Amino acid sequence: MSAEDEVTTPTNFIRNIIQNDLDSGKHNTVQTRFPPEPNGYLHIGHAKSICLNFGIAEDFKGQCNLRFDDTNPEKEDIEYVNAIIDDVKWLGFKWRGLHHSSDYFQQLYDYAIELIKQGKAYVDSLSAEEMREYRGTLKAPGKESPDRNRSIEENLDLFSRMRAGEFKDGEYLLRAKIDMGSPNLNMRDPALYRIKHAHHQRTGDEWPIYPMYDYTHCISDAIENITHSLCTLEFEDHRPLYDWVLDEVKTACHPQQIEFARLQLKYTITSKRKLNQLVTEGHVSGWDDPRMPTISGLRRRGYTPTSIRDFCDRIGVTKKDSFIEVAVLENSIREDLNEHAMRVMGVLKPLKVTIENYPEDQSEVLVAQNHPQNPEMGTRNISFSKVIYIERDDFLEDAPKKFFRLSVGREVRLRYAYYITCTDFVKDDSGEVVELICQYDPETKGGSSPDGRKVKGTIHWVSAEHAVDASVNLYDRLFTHPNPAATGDFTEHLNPDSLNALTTCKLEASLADTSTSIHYQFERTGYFVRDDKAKSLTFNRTVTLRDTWAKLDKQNQ
RNA sequence: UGGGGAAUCGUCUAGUGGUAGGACUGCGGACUCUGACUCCGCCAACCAAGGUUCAAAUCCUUGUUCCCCAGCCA
Repeated sequence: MSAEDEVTTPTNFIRNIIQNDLDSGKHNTVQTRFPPEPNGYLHIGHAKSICLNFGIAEDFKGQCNLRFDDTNPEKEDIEYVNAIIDDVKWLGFKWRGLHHSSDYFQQLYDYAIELIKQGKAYVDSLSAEEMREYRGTLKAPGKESPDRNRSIEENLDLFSRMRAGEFKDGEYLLRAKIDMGSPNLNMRDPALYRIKHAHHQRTGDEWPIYPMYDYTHCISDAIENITHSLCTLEFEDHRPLYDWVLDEVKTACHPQQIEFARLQLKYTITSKRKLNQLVTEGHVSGWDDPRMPTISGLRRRGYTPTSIRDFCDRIGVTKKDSFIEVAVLENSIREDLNEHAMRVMGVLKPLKVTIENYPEDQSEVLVAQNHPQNPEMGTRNISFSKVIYIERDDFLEDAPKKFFRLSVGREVRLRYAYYITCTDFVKDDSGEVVELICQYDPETKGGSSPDGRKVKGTIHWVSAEHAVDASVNLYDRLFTHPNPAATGDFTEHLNPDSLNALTTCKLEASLADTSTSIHYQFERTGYFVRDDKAKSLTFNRTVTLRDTWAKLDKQNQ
């Protein structure tokens, strides 16, 4: 592999900024951070941020921290902390430090006192509703609170009593003294600390007051010596406040906040609140339901870390609002799985086939390749016998000319086995075909004929006697609308067919004992992975194979 | 004129005054013991109008459209 052929992460405007900062000597190292709030599970949108932050740290030989932005205890939970740690690890990234904003509560408090002493912050007794009135509107300036010119001594006293827990929730608020007339609402004396008598998953009941995001985030970044603080577009308006706080508290380090567009995927929801709703209302089985765009859902679905990181590389990083097509994600997983997945045979919708001229009590062992393009993956044995199952879709009573599968009088190859020709079929009372009668050609063992005759179709099969019973979950998109979040009630657009649970599948014997870490391609049907949450042997379909026949078939209809 | 952002193939994305390139999708075809994979080919874009220039996606002007902001959420 030459240097040019090496797979490299495409550059983007943020990497350009960082490269410039390195070249100019503004920084001689790079420090980033991924700062989730532990109030839900990570989803594919977070993966973009993770890949960006950790990827930049890796590529510029810097470091990236994992920091839990845990300043709102009522919404946060240790369950989420642990899930997030698992997900980041699973994606394959290593953090320099694992921190919590709550680690800095004391420093944050001390800085707040400094702000008060400088006359840059004051304790306000306005109610939430009054605050809203005083804030003004998008077009009209706000007006100053009567408490705005409270004396420094009084502010200090009140703030220390807030901290001591003397007041009820909402009674007082610490606010920055900036500019009630600012066209940027975030600068109209934003809240710094609110009173919240809530139990925190890490600090317990130690703090009755909690710092706000805008105050906490920038200082936490500074404490960790972050050089580039990457966040999503909606925080652009917060950047002046980010800078204001750091300027006023005079931290030695002043990180640069840079905003990029959050990931939006068609037919998908990426909002923790809405994902949470799907879980609590029972539309899915949990945060890790394989239809969920969560990291844990994707993992259970059979997506690999490689595929998700590849996806994140492909979609790029810009400031432009955009919607990525699902096909891009599917392409990433197909590419990875095509290269690495073990090939096996599994019949999803079985149709019994009796091979009339095959000896009754005979069975034989055939050798199958585990990967057609990669002999190093070895071979395995599969059993053949008189009665087998094939895919229901592989037989058509009235088959069109281009249907290279079974129909009466047509010959196909059974993968790695023999050529068979269908001679007859059996229907049940309802008219459904329930069994095929076929003849096999003993000369074609292994799948080729001595006379060199061509057989266009090759189908997969399993021996009835040797097959294992299994359930297989076929998944389709969760929503029928390309942008469900933009509709009134997104649950109205749930796809009723997002899960097709098959319970009568017949798989080759080697699948009886497997783990969730092994990815399979069921030849001709798709990629699958074991679901160990199910009681019985169950596989989840990660993604289908590309299917040009299905496409042709659809066009003809 | 409230403030802050963004506009390039169907969808993402390069481009930073000098041949608009790549990926995904789509459409053809070759190959094939997976209608998979692989390979080959094709279709397809600079928001608009002016201006500067030998030369504009890029610089200037004026518009247009879209996104974000009025939590004691992050």
